Amino acid sequence: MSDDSWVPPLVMVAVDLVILTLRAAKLHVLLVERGVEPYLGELALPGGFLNNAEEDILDAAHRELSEEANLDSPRLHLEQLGTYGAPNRDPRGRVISVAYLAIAPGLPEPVAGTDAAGARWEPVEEVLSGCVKLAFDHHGILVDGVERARTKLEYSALATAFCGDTFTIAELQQVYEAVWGVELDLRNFYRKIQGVPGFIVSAGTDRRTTKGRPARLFRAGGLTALYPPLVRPGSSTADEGE
Amino acid sequence: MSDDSWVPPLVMVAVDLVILTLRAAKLHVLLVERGVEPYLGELALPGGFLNNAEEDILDAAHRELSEEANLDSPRLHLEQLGTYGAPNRDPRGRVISVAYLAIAPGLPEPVAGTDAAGARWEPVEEVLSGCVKLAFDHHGILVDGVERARTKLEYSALATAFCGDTFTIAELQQVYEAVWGVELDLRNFYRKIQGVPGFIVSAGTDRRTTKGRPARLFRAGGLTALYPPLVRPGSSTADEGE
DNA sequence: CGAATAGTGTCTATAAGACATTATACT
DNA sequence: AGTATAATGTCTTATAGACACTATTCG
Repeated sequence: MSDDSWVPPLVMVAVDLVILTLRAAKLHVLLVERGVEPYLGELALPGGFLNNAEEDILDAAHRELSEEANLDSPRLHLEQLGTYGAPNRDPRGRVISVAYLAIAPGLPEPVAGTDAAGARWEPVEEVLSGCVKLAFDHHGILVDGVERARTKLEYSALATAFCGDTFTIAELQQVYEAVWGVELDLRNFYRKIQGVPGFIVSAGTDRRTTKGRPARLFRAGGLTALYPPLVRPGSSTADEGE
Repeated sequence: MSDDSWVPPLVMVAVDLVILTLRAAKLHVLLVERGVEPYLGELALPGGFLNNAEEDILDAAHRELSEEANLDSPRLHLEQLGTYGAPNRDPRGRVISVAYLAIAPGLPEPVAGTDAAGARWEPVEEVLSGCVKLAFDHHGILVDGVERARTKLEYSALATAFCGDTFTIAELQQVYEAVWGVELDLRNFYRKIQGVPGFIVSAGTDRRTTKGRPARLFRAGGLTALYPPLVRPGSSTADEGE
């Protein structure tokens, strides 16, 4: 079975990014129009191969984030999602892709200065529902990425990664509502959020608008794990009765 | 930057397994003594390279599970843990390792008929504390695997994967206590477990012992996600005050 | 002072934590 | 009957869900 002259197969390693953000109170994902074969002209997650045999995978993810999305804030949330390695997922040969999940605060308008032909924010709903098709197995990767984000919102302070440096409690609530696709009670949300010490800390200032009472501004506290968690409603779906 | 003649670097892909089980009410991990360089003679997680360029990664994990641990029950829990790809993690060259977490029910005594020199169950505590050293970056992989198991016990029915086909509630409690390293109140545990419909279903029979009242036997229900979750005590560690 | 937006308080139901007793089988 | 192990019940406390009012700013 094991032969002295045997050598393991060599494969290409890609990094793909699920970059989520909030735009107009809806969850969006960054997609690029492919400029090369295969799937030329089709939509895909941003990503690419390792640059060289010495590049660390996480470094490659950061590099792609910078090259393809023009996003390179060191405070950007970036975590490994999973590795996708079906033998025929790429017609160019054996490619395994390490997927990362990135969360970005709502950005100005366009995603300029990118490497890929065209990069754009697409509502996640459009892609999950199948109205917008993705190249490779990227649909499955996106599904996993969105599910990860939904889950991590419950047990971690990930929601603040969707917000700018400072944000109001109402904005934070919009994050939860958009990612989970539910409506939350404003008063219970205030109580809950402020009951978790270290989740958000006051920024001291207010945000004034043309009308109405100014909203207090907060910034993310150092807390990463949320105890007790913020349980997503409607999860009580029992699988079987008895 | 992108040149027409450029080709991505080729790397070797390994699969490593964190196989956890319960032995004598303590959490154990399966380790093998390496029979080849590098790290010859040292302890490591079971694993190996992809067999050929057409082998699926998950299939490779199952194959290693069978070859190195003699475990191949199709009902065995096996899930991807993460991918470890630091450039210098393996002296043989660029190797990225896809780690899987496997949960096995308490097995008879030895892990016989294995491919590796010697395979044995080691208490997780011994390894996490550093008393037992592992080759490569396997210590970190084990840490992640144990943490994953601890977390999934809270929100999923993973605990039943540590048990045999049928089990008592007391045995299930031992799983939680061993993996979390805490003591749980027996009465609250009974109430909680039986309050989640579909988590465990009665197997009809009892388990008789020499002394005392027989315990009712259960088997795993179809449920995978636990709602509400079983929160691990002592998690309320606030990061900062104000 | 009215409109618009921000923030808080109360009541109720459900779940968690602490704790003592009853139940069944065997010798 | 005694012992050993299995299982259940109650009280208290905390947290979640439903719901209505007060507060601040601006024109």
